[in-house]
Amino acid sequence: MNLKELSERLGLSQTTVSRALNGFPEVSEATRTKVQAAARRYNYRPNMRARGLATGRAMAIGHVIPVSSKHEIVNPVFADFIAGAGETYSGADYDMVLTVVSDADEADAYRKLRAKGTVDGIIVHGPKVDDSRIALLHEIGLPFVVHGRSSEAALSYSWLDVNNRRAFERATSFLLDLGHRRIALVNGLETMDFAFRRRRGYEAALAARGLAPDPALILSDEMTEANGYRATHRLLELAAPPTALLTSSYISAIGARRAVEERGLKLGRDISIVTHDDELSYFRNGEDVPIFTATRSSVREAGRQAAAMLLDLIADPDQTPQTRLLEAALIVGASTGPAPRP
Amino acid sequence: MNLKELSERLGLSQTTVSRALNGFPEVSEATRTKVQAAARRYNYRPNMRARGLATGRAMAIGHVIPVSSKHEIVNPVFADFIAGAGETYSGADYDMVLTVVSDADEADAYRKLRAKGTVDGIIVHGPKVDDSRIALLHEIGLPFVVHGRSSEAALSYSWLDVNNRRAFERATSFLLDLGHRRIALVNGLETMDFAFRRRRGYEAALAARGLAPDPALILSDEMTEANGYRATHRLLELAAPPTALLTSSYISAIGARRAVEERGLKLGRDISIVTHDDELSYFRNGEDVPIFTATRSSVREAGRQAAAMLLDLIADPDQTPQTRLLEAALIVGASTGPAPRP
DNA sequence: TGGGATTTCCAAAGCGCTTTAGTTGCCAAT
DNA sequence: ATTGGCAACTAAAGCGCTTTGGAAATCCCA
Repeated sequence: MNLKELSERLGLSQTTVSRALNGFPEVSEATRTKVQAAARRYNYRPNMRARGLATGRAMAIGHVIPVSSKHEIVNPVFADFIAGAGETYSGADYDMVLTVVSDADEADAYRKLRAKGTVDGIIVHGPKVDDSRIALLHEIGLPFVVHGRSSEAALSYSWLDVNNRRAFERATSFLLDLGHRRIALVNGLETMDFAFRRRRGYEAALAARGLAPDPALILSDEMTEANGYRATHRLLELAAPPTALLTSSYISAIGARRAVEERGLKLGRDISIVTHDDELSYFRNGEDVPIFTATRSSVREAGRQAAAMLLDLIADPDQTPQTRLLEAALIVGASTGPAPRP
Repeated sequence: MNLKELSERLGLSQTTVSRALNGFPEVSEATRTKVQAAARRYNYRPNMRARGLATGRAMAIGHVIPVSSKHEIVNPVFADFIAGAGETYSGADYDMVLTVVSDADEADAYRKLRAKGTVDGIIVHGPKVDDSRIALLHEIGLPFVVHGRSSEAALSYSWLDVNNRRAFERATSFLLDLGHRRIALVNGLETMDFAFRRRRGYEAALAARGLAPDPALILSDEMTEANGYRATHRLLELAAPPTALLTSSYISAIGARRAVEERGLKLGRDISIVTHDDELSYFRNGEDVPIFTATRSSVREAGRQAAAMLLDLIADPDQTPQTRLLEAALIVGASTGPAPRP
C-alpha cells in the first residue's frame, strides 16, 4: 500500500492524505480522522526511502564501531549502550545504522555514510586522546555526538562522558583512606581517552597525599578478562606487591579476581579491588550487596542520553555544541577493606 | 556531488555516467575510465535513498534484537555476532539496521520494517521453541535467516545453528566418563530454543547410561553472571550436591565459579564445570590451556555465515530454505576432573 | 448580496537515481 | 548509393513521497 493507492481509495489527493497523516493544520479534523483510520486499516506506512528523498532526511543515526585491527576486540560495553540509544530512537521513529570497521577504514566509512546519505547524524564511539574523527566529521559536516571525549581535539564538539577523572580520583582516595599505599592501576589502553583521564585521576589522588605513582604498578591494555587476569597475576608476583588495585572495567575485574583467588588470597581482606562498573545488564555487580566496590555509571543511560542529544542537534543544527558530564557513584562492596598490616 | 552535476561536468548524460559506474557493457572503456576517475575525484557516491527508490532495494539488513521486557537484558553474545555479520555486510556494501524492541512490540517492529522499506532482509535473533516470528515473516514476505532454530515452527525457513543437542550430549557424556553421576544443568531460559535443545542433549546422554535426570539438578534462567552464581550456590547447598555441572554460557560459568570458590572448593577437583563457550572476544577462555572445559563454537563466525546466507537468499529469493548446522568442539580445560571419591 | 478572508483541498514539480526505449553515427555488406 | 547492424550514447519516465503555488468552496460582515 502506497500513498497513491491510499489516496485513490479515499477519493482524496495525495497531498491531502500526506498532510492529514503528518499533522498539518490545513486539513479538516473530519478528513484527518478518516484518513488515519484508512491508513491503519491498510497498514500504510510511508516508504522511508521516498520520504527521505523528498525531505532530505534519512531518519537514521549511524553508529560506527571500531574494531581494533590487531586484536579484533568488540567492546563489551557496546551492547548496552546500543540498547539505551535504541530506546531513544524508537521513541522518535529513528533507525539505527551500524557500521563495523577496523580503524584503518574508519575515515572512509564516515565519508561513505555521508555521501550515501544513509544517516542524519553519528554517534562516535571509543574516542582516543587525540581523535582524528572529530576534525573529519566537522569537515564533512555531519552532526555528531561523541560518547566520551577527546582531550586533545582542537575543535569543539558535542559529547557525553562520565567524569572518569573524578571517579578514579575518588576511588583512589577511598583506598588511601583505608590505609592502602601501594595501589595499582589496571587500566584500559591509554590511547583511549577514558583511560587517559582515569590515570590522571589516580595520579591526582596520590599526589594529594604526597605520593608518587610507581610505574611498576600501572598497567594498561585492552580490557578483557584475560588481560585483567594477567595484569593482576603479574602485580602479585612483584617483590612489593600492591595491597589494592583499580581496574578499568568490570570484565577485567573478573579476571583480576581469578588471579587473586588462584593465589589463595581473599578479596577485601588480603587485597582490595575497586572497579569501574558500567552496569552491564548481563553483569550486574551483585544484587543487594555489591560484589565489587566500584565507580558506577550506567552505560545504558549514557546511550539513551547521547542519542537524545544527537536528535536535538539534528533538529537544530546551529546550536552550540552541547556537553554532558555524568558523575559516577562510588559504591562500596565486598571487594575492599583496610590495608593489611604488614 | 550528485549524478546530475557529475554528468554535466563530464559532458555526458546521466544514463551513461550511471551505466559506466555500474559496470554496464554498453559504454566504451575510454569513457568508463574517464567517468570513474571523475567520480573518484569528486568523491561521488550515489545517494542510497534515491538508488533504493529506483531499484526497490534498500541495500540494508535488519537485525531485531529482543530485549525481554521483564529483565531488560541484552544478550552478551550479540555484540560478537554483530561484528561477524558486519564484516560480511561491509564486503557486500550492505548496511546493518538495528532495532531494539521489547518482545511485546516485536511483531509490529517487523511489519514496520517491511512497510517502511528500510531493509531487504532480516536476521532473527534468539528464537524461541515456538517462535511466532517465523510465521509472521513468512506472511509479510521479507527474506530472513534465523540465528538458531525454532523446534516447533510449522513452516520451513533458513537458519544457521550450533548443534546444541549434540554439544551438550557430548559434554554430559564426557562428565559421565569421568565418573560423575550427579550432574547439574544450569541452563538458559528453556523457552529459548537453544536451551531446550541443550537440555535434550543432556537428558539423552544420561538416558544412554540408564540414568534418570534429577529435576533438582536442572535449573534454568537468564544467562547472567548473577544467575550462574545463584544457581550454583543453591546446588551446592543440596543435601546431595552435584559433583559436576554444565552451564549454558561463559557468563554464567563465571558466576558459577564465584559460587564454587566462595565455598572454598577447587574447580576441577572438588567440582567440575563444562560450559558453552561462544568465543566472545572480550572473554577468551584462557590463552593456551582453556580455563573451562567447554563446548566451543564461535558466535562471530556464526554472524559472518548467517549474514552471507541471507545475502544469498536476497540475491535469489526463490531458492529453497538453506540451513547450516555448526558443530561445537569439545575442548578440555582446567575446570573438569574425575568425580571425587565419596 | 457581494467581496474579501478563511478553510480545505488539489495538480504538479522535485528529490537523485535506474532503466526503458529510443537516437545517432559509423562501418561493412549488398 | 542504399541498407542493415552495431556500438555508443541520450531523453524521459518512474520509484513514492513532500511541498509549493494555486484553486475552489465556505464563511462572515457590511
